[in-house]
Amino acid sequence: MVQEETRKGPWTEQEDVQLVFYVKLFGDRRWDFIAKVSGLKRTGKSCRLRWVNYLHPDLKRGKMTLHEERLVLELHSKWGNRWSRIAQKLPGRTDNEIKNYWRTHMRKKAQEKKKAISPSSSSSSSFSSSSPTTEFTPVAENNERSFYDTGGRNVLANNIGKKSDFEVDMDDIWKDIELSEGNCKFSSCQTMASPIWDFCQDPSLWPMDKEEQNKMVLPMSDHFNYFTFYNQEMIG
DNA sequence: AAAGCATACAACCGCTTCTAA
DNA sequence: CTTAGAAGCGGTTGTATGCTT
Repeated sequence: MVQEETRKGPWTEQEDVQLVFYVKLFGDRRWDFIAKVSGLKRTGKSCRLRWVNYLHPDLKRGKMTLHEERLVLELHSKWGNRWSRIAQKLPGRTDNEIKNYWRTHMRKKAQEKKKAISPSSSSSSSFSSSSPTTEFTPVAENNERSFYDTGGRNVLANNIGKKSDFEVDMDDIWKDIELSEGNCKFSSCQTMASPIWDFCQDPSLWPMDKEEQNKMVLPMSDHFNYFTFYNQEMIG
């Protein structure tokens, strides 16, 4: 398909609002369609990512709680870099967020531990982003769906009953966390909903005024009747 | 106060998997 | 059954912000 010119880079607030609007109309599945129909010069892929990682109403924001940290550690030790799977166990957190978090916090932490334990083994790097072959099998236990799981392919985990090296360090890490637990004020780790969503949730904002409509890139007038109809059909 | 470095997070890319025609 | 397009995942990169020297 020839798309005139797709925008890249950071999303503007206006784009966010626009995307939320169309996702509300059409649901969070048909991303290419949404991308086209919304008038956003973004790919469906980009729209999905933005929604999943930033705009989804169930998203938590703010720091990971101790509990979440633990969970990430534990699940990563089980499943390796199956971020989406791990994210399913942390409501309100995205795979991207967990992935980032892991890279910055946990991996560093674990590497330090590793170093402390075996300073001689310079570059065994057994820990670094465990490859699929060293991962654990996810027990096929849950039918849960994470909020960001828009119903895509089922993740079939490869069932290899092997322990990752990382697990060896788990006890140490737990201890570490235990120690630091006293320092973490849970109240300060509170989360908040996506700000854009707050904005968009407010029904008073949906009937946009003229100025707002003009700001929108989308050809509102052309599609609006259809959308209104569609909206009623779909959302009820 | 400024430069350099580290960290956190958003977004993109390429590949895999799923699904519908 | 085959295949093309859509959707999802994991890895990687870019950028903004905070911290240290």
